[in-house]
Amino acid sequence: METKTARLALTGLAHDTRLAIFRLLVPAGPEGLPAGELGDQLHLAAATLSFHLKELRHAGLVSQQRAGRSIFYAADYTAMNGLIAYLTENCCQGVACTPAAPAAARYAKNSRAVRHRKSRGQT
Amino acid sequence: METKTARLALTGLAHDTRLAIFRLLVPAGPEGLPAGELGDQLHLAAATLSFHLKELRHAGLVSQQRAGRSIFYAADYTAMNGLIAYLTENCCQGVACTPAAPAAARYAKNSRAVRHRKSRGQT
DNA sequence: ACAATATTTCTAGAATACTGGAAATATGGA
DNA sequence: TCCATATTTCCAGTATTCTAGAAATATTGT
Repeated sequence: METKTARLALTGLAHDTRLAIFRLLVPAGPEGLPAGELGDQLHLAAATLSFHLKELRHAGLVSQQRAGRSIFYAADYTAMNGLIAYLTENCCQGVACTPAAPAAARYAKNSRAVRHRKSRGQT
Repeated sequence: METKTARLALTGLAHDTRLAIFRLLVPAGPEGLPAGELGDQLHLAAATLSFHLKELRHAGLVSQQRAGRSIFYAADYTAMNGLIAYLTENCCQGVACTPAAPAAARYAKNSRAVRHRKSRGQT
Protein backbone atom coordinates (compact mmCIF):
# COMPACT_ATOMS: atom_id res chain seq x y z
CA MET A 1 0.00 0.00 0.00
CA GLU A 2 1.26 3.42 -0.92
CA THR A 3 1.64 6.21 1.57
CA LYS A 4 -1.14 8.20 -0.05
CA THR A 5 -3.58 5.31 0.20
CA ALA A 6 -2.57 4.65 3.78
CA ARG A 7 -3.08 8.27 4.67
CA LEU A 8 -6.55 8.20 3.17
CA ALA A 9 -7.42 5.16 5.25
CA LEU A 10 -5.97 6.73 8.39
CA THR A 11 -8.00 9.87 7.79
CA GLY A 12 -11.06 7.72 7.26
CA LEU A 13 -10.72 6.11 10.67
CA ALA A 14 -9.52 9.20 12.51
CA HIS A 15 -12.97 10.32 13.57
CA ASP A 16 -15.12 9.01 16.39
CA THR A 17 -18.21 8.52 14.30
CA ARG A 18 -16.44 6.88 11.40
CA LEU A 19 -14.43 4.59 13.65
CA ALA A 20 -17.68 3.61 15.35
CA ILE A 21 -19.32 2.92 12.00
CA PHE A 22 -16.40 0.80 10.88
CA ARG A 23 -16.41 -1.10 14.15
CA LEU A 24 -20.05 -1.94 13.63
CA LEU A 25 -19.41 -3.09 10.09
CA VAL A 26 -16.47 -5.35 10.86
CA PRO A 27 -18.40 -8.05 12.73
CA ALA A 28 -21.30 -7.70 10.32
CA GLY A 29 -19.33 -9.58 7.69
CA PRO A 30 -19.28 -9.16 3.93
CA GLU A 31 -23.02 -8.62 3.70
CA GLY A 32 -22.69 -5.53 5.85
CA LEU A 33 -25.46 -3.45 7.33
CA PRO A 34 -28.00 -1.06 5.84
CA ALA A 35 -27.31 2.63 6.41
CA GLY A 36 -30.42 3.04 8.52
CA GLU A 37 -29.30 0.35 10.96
CA LEU A 38 -26.06 2.25 11.50
CA GLY A 39 -28.00 5.45 12.01
CA ASP A 40 -30.28 3.78 14.54
CA GLN A 41 -27.41 2.35 16.54
CA LEU A 42 -25.29 5.47 16.54
CA HIS A 43 -28.11 8.01 16.77
CA LEU A 44 -27.00 10.00 13.77
CA ALA A 45 -28.92 12.37 11.56
CA ALA A 46 -29.34 10.77 8.15
CA ALA A 47 -27.33 13.47 6.40
CA THR A 48 -24.49 13.21 8.88
CA LEU A 49 -24.32 9.44 8.53
CA SER A 50 -24.36 9.73 4.79
CA PHE A 51 -21.50 12.21 4.91
CA HIS A 52 -19.33 9.86 6.94
CA LEU A 53 -20.20 6.83 4.87
CA LYS A 54 -19.09 8.75 1.81
CA GLU A 55 -15.82 9.57 3.55
CA LEU A 56 -15.25 5.93 4.43
CA ARG A 57 -16.02 4.93 0.90
CA HIS A 58 -13.68 7.56 -0.45
CA ALA A 59 -11.03 6.16 1.87
CA GLY A 60 -11.62 2.73 0.37
CA LEU A 61 -12.62 1.26 3.70
CA VAL A 62 -16.20 0.29 2.95
CA SER A 63 -18.18 -0.86 -0.03
CA GLN A 64 -21.75 -0.05 -0.89
CA GLN A 65 -24.49 -2.19 -2.34
CA ARG A 66 -28.11 -1.45 -2.83
CA ALA A 67 -30.69 -4.07 -1.91
CA GLY A 68 -34.21 -2.86 -2.37
CA ARG A 69 -34.73 0.44 -0.64
CA SER A 70 -31.75 -0.09 1.64
CA ILE A 71 -28.13 0.47 0.88
CA PHE A 72 -25.85 -2.02 2.60
CA TYR A 73 -22.38 -0.97 3.64
CA ALA A 74 -19.66 -3.51 4.33
CA ALA A 75 -16.15 -3.24 5.74
CA ASP A 76 -13.41 -3.78 3.19
CA TYR A 77 -11.11 -6.22 4.94
CA THR A 78 -8.53 -6.08 2.19
CA ALA A 79 -8.10 -2.35 2.62
CA MET A 80 -7.83 -2.78 6.36
CA ASN A 81 -5.22 -5.49 6.01
CA GLY A 82 -3.36 -3.24 3.61
CA LEU A 83 -3.34 -0.46 6.15
CA ILE A 84 -2.12 -2.79 8.89
CA ALA A 85 0.60 -4.06 6.58
CA TYR A 86 1.66 -0.51 5.79
CA LEU A 87 1.84 0.41 9.45
CA THR A 88 3.68 -2.77 10.31
CA GLU A 89 6.34 -1.97 7.73
CA ASN A 90 6.60 1.58 8.97
CA CYS A 91 6.76 0.54 12.57
CA CYS A 92 9.15 -2.39 12.58
CA GLN A 93 11.55 -1.21 9.92
CA GLY A 94 15.01 -1.42 11.41
CA VAL A 95 13.81 -1.73 14.98
CA ALA A 96 11.55 -4.19 16.74
CA CYS A 97 11.04 -6.81 14.04
CA THR A 98 14.30 -6.80 12.08
CA PRO A 99 17.76 -7.06 13.68
CA ALA A 100 17.93 -3.36 14.56
CA ALA A 101 19.84 -1.61 11.77
CA PRO A 102 22.22 1.18 12.76
CA ALA A 103 19.93 4.09 12.15
CA ALA A 104 22.52 6.86 12.31
CA ALA A 105 24.50 5.32 9.45
CA ARG A 106 21.72 5.97 7.03
CA TYR A 107 21.84 9.72 7.42
CA ALA A 108 23.88 12.21 5.42
CA LYS A 109 27.40 12.73 6.73
CA ASN A 110 26.73 16.34 7.49
CA SER A 111 23.23 16.02 8.76
CA ARG A 112 22.34 17.95 11.81
CA ALA A 113 22.01 14.72 13.79
CA VAL A 114 25.51 13.59 12.82
CA ARG A 115 27.01 16.97 13.59
CA HIS A 116 25.31 16.78 16.91
CA ARG A 117 26.61 13.31 17.67
CA LYS A 118 30.12 14.34 16.68
CA SER A 119 29.98 17.33 18.92
CA ARG A 120 29.10 15.02 21.75
CA GLY A 121 31.91 12.60 20.88
CA GLN A 122 29.51 9.84 19.86
CA THR A 123 29.83 7.55 16.88
CA MET B 1 -5.47 -0.24 23.52
CA GLU B 2 -8.70 1.60 24.04
CA THR B 3 -10.71 3.08 21.24
CA LYS B 4 -10.02 6.60 22.44
CA THR B 5 -6.27 6.03 22.44
CA ALA B 6 -6.42 4.39 19.05
CA ARG B 7 -8.37 7.30 17.65
CA LEU B 8 -5.79 9.73 18.96
CA ALA B 9 -3.04 7.75 17.28
CA LEU B 10 -5.00 7.53 14.04
CA THR B 11 -5.56 11.29 14.09
CA GLY B 12 -1.88 11.77 14.74
CA LEU B 13 -0.91 9.88 11.61
CA ALA B 14 -3.75 11.13 9.45
CA HIS B 15 -1.85 14.07 8.05
CA ASP B 16 0.79 14.13 5.31
CA THR B 17 3.32 16.09 7.27
CA ARG B 18 2.94 14.10 10.47
CA LEU B 19 3.05 10.78 8.67
CA ALA B 20 6.21 11.94 6.94
CA ILE B 21 7.73 12.98 10.27
CA PHE B 22 6.89 9.64 11.80
CA ARG B 23 8.31 7.78 8.84
CA LEU B 24 11.58 9.63 9.27
CA LEU B 25 11.66 8.84 12.95
CA VAL B 26 10.98 5.13 12.66
CA PRO B 27 14.31 4.13 11.06
CA ALA B 28 16.14 6.61 13.26
CA GLY B 29 15.74 4.30 16.21
CA PRO B 30 15.26 5.09 19.87
CA GLU B 31 17.69 7.99 19.83
CA GLY B 32 15.52 9.74 17.31
CA LEU B 33 16.31 12.92 15.41
CA PRO B 34 16.55 16.56 16.43
CA ALA B 35 13.64 18.76 15.39
CA GLY B 36 15.82 20.83 13.09
CA GLU B 37 16.86 17.77 11.11
CA LEU B 38 13.22 16.98 10.48
CA GLY B 39 12.60 20.55 9.45
CA ASP B 40 15.52 20.47 7.04
CA GLN B 41 14.41 17.24 5.42
CA LEU B 42 10.76 18.16 5.12
CA HIS B 43 11.21 21.88 4.38
CA LEU B 44 8.93 23.02 7.14
CA ALA B 45 8.71 26.35 8.91
CA ALA B 46 9.91 25.89 12.47
CA ALA B 47 6.56 26.81 13.97
CA THR B 48 4.70 24.44 11.69
CA LEU B 49 7.03 21.58 12.54
CA SER B 50 6.68 22.31 16.22
CA PHE B 51 2.91 22.26 15.90
CA HIS B 52 2.91 18.82 14.31
CA LEU B 53 5.45 17.43 16.74
CA LYS B 54 3.22 18.54 19.55
CA GLU B 55 0.32 16.78 17.91
CA LEU B 56 2.31 13.58 17.55
CA ARG B 57 3.38 13.80 21.16
CA HIS B 58 -0.17 14.41 22.25
CA ALA B 59 -1.14 11.32 20.29
CA GLY B 60 1.50 9.37 22.20
CA LEU B 61 3.37 8.48 19.04
CA VAL B 62 6.66 10.22 19.72
CA SER B 63 8.77 11.06 22.72
CA GLN B 64 10.89 14.13 23.28
CA GLN B 65 14.29 14.55 24.87
CA ARG B 66 16.50 17.57 25.05
CA ALA B 67 20.20 17.18 24.36
CA GLY B 68 22.00 20.48 24.43
CA ARG B 69 20.29 23.02 22.25
CA SER B 70 18.54 20.35 20.24
CA ILE B 71 15.41 18.47 21.11
CA PHE B 72 15.41 14.90 19.87
CA TYR B 73 12.18 13.24 18.88
CA ALA B 74 11.83 9.49 18.71
CA ALA B 75 9.09 7.18 17.46
CA ASP B 76 7.24 5.33 20.19
CA TYR B 77 7.20 1.77 18.91
CA THR B 78 5.03 0.56 21.76
CA ALA B 79 2.29 2.99 20.85
CA MET B 80 2.56 1.98 17.22
CA ASN B 81 2.35 -1.69 18.06
CA GLY B 82 -0.64 -0.91 20.23
CA LEU B 83 -2.35 0.78 17.33
CA ILE B 84 -1.61 -2.12 15.01
CA ALA B 85 -2.95 -4.53 17.61
CA TYR B 86 -6.10 -2.46 17.96
CA LEU B 87 -6.67 -2.40 14.23
CA THR B 88 -5.94 -6.09 13.91
CA GLU B 89 -8.58 -6.91 16.50
CA ASN B 90 -11.05 -4.59 14.86
CA CYS B 91 -10.35 -5.94 11.42
CA CYS B 92 -10.25 -9.68 11.94
CA GLN B 93 -12.91 -10.01 14.58
CA GLY B 94 -15.24 -12.73 13.39
CA VAL B 95 -13.98 -12.61 9.85
CA ALA B 96 -10.58 -13.18 8.28
CA CYS B 97 -8.58 -14.39 11.27
CA THR B 98 -11.12 -16.29 13.35
CA PRO B 99 -13.38 -19.02 11.93
CA ALA B 100 -15.91 -16.57 10.52
CA ALA B 101 -18.68 -16.19 13.10
CA PRO B 102 -22.21 -15.78 11.79
CA ALA B 103 -22.41 -12.05 11.91
CA ALA B 104 -26.13 -11.69 11.50
CA ALA B 105 -26.79 -13.78 14.61
CA ARG B 106 -25.26 -11.11 16.80
CA TYR B 107 -27.82 -8.49 15.93
CA ALA B 108 -31.08 -7.72 17.68
CA LYS B 109 -34.00 -9.85 16.54
CA ASN B 110 -35.87 -6.82 15.33
CA SER B 111 -32.99 -4.87 13.92
CA ARG B 112 -33.43 -3.23 10.58
CA ALA B 113 -30.98 -5.67 9.04
CA VAL B 114 -32.90 -8.67 10.31
CA ARG B 115 -36.22 -7.24 9.21
CA HIS B 116 -34.67 -6.70 5.85
CA ARG B 117 -33.33 -10.21 5.64
CA LYS B 118 -36.71 -11.61 6.66
CA SER B 119 -38.47 -9.59 4.05
CA ARG B 120 -36.19 -11.13 1.47
CA GLY B 121 -36.75 -14.64 2.80
CA GLN B 122 -33.15 -14.97 4.00
CA THR B 123 -31.97 -16.53 7.24
C1' DA C 1 27.01 39.27 30.33
C1' DC C 2 26.33 38.77 25.48
C1' DA C 3 25.69 36.67 21.05
C1' DA C 4 24.38 32.68 18.41
C1' DT C 5 21.65 28.56 17.83
C1' DA C 6 17.58 25.49 18.42
C1' DT C 7 13.16 25.29 19.41
C1' DT C 8 8.74 26.57 21.36
C1' DT C 9 4.71 29.49 22.28
C1' DC C 10 1.68 33.14 20.82
C1' DT C 11 -1.36 34.75 17.55
C1' DA C 12 -4.38 35.43 13.77
C1' DG C 13 -5.68 34.51 9.26
C1' DA C 14 -6.75 30.69 5.88
C1' DA C 15 -8.27 26.25 4.90
C1' DT C 16 -10.75 22.18 5.84
C1' DA C 17 -14.06 19.30 8.10
C1' DC C 18 -18.47 18.52 10.47
C1' DT C 19 -23.44 18.90 11.25
C1' DG C 20 -28.10 18.70 10.12
C1' DG C 21 -32.46 20.73 7.92
C1' DA C 22 -34.63 20.70 3.55
C1' DA C 23 -35.11 19.11 -0.98
C1' DA C 24 -34.07 15.55 -4.35
C1' DT C 25 -33.58 10.62 -5.87
C1' DA C 26 -34.50 5.65 -5.91
C1' DT C 27 -37.31 1.77 -4.86
C1' DG C 28 -41.26 -1.07 -3.83
C1' DG C 29 -46.03 -1.74 -2.85
C1' DA C 30 -51.22 -0.57 -3.15
C1' DT D 1 -50.09 6.52 -10.52
C1' DC D 2 -49.51 7.74 -5.88
C1' DC D 3 -47.64 7.08 -1.38
C1' DA D 4 -44.31 5.53 2.02
C1' DT D 5 -39.60 4.33 2.98
C1' DA D 6 -34.50 4.63 2.64
C1' DT D 7 -30.98 7.28 1.56
C1' DT D 8 -28.40 10.87 -0.73
C1' DT D 9 -27.24 15.58 -2.20
C1' DC D 10 -27.45 20.49 -1.42
C1' DC D 11 -26.35 24.10 1.40
C1' DA D 12 -25.10 27.17 5.04
C1' DG D 13 -23.62 27.77 9.54
C1' DT D 14 -20.24 26.20 13.07
C1' DA D 15 -16.14 24.21 14.62
C1' DT D 16 -11.67 22.51 14.18
C1' DT D 17 -7.17 22.26 12.26
C1' DC D 18 -3.25 24.13 9.74
C1' DT D 19 0.25 27.57 8.65
C1' DA D 20 3.80 30.63 9.61
C1' DG D 21 5.63 35.31 11.27
C1' DA D 22 7.11 37.30 15.47
C1' DA D 23 8.30 37.08 20.12
C1' DA D 24 9.76 34.24 23.94
C1' DT D 25 12.60 30.49 26.09
C1' DA D 26 16.55 27.39 26.70
C1' DT D 27 21.26 26.29 26.00
C1' DT D 28 26.06 26.79 24.79
C1' DG D 29 30.30 29.15 23.80
C1' DT D 30 33.08 33.57 24.25
